[in-house]
Amino acid sequence: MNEWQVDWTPELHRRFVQAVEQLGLDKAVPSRILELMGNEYRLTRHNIASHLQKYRSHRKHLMAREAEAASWTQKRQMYAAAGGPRKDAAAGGGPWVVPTVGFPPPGAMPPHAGMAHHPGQPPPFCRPLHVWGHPTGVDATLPLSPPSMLPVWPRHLAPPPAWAQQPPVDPVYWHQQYNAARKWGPQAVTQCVPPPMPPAAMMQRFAAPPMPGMVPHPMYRPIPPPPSPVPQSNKVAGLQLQLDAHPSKESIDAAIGDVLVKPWLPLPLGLKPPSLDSVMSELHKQGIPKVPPAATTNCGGAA
DNA sequence: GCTCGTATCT
DNA sequence: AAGATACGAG
Repeated sequence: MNEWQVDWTPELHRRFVQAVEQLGLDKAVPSRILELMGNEYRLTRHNIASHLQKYRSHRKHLMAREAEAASWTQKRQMYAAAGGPRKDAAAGGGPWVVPTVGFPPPGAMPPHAGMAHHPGQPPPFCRPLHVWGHPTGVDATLPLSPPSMLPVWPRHLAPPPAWAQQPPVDPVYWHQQYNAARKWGPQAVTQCVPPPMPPAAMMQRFAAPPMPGMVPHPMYRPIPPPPSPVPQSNKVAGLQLQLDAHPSKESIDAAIGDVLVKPWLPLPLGLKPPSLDSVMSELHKQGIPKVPPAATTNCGGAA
């Protein structure tokens, strides 16, 4: 990075966000932000303007995704309230009667309680990530633990594994998080098997279920699906695919985000739970050679 | 000629 | 992909 190029360190960014919030999003213009931030960083109005552009753009994306996630949640809840999957659904179930795989009926268990994983083993879902640190407001973090001081993963190192993101740091760089999320790659779309995680981190991370009604960021960004239709052996699924013709990347992301938030609801079409094989091999990698049968029955393995 | 927002470039 | 620069509008 050139010496005359601004390095937007987390601290600097935090100050920036602070100023923006202080002004209000609509009144936050470069000159005013610059005023509030003072001259100690030797920033120009152009620097601020450039950063503000990025900031707005990322925020916009975020909100679009949240909106979609919310709509997904709504649809899935309607579907769940209607009684879940029905064999005679085609008669009048509507488009949300879709094939789902492997989750217990809604209400059969409290969130996360029946995920059939042993204590100390990760349930096969992953946690939304965090983007564009915000001291307050929409970028609030998950309630898993205090959002306070956690180390920022050094920018020059490889992105941290998802488990190391812990409760997201504030402020964080979008690119760090984006990269980390993207690391999960296409498999995240269909498998959602978390990367290896040390037991201690695991225990802390999954100690508390997400707060009901809390909508964490669906900040989870898998690689876009291949141009060809998602392979689907199921005919009903194929029908649904036609209805949904070409779901946007945002839709897919939102759907995933929603599933991650409410894993106890049926999976929407196109999302598959991790295969038994992948779960087993993942566990094996973590040094857990064999899982009792009971632990696998709810994995929805037949993908 | 300035500020702002957006597009484009490096 | 982050940050700089160009450019048109007000």
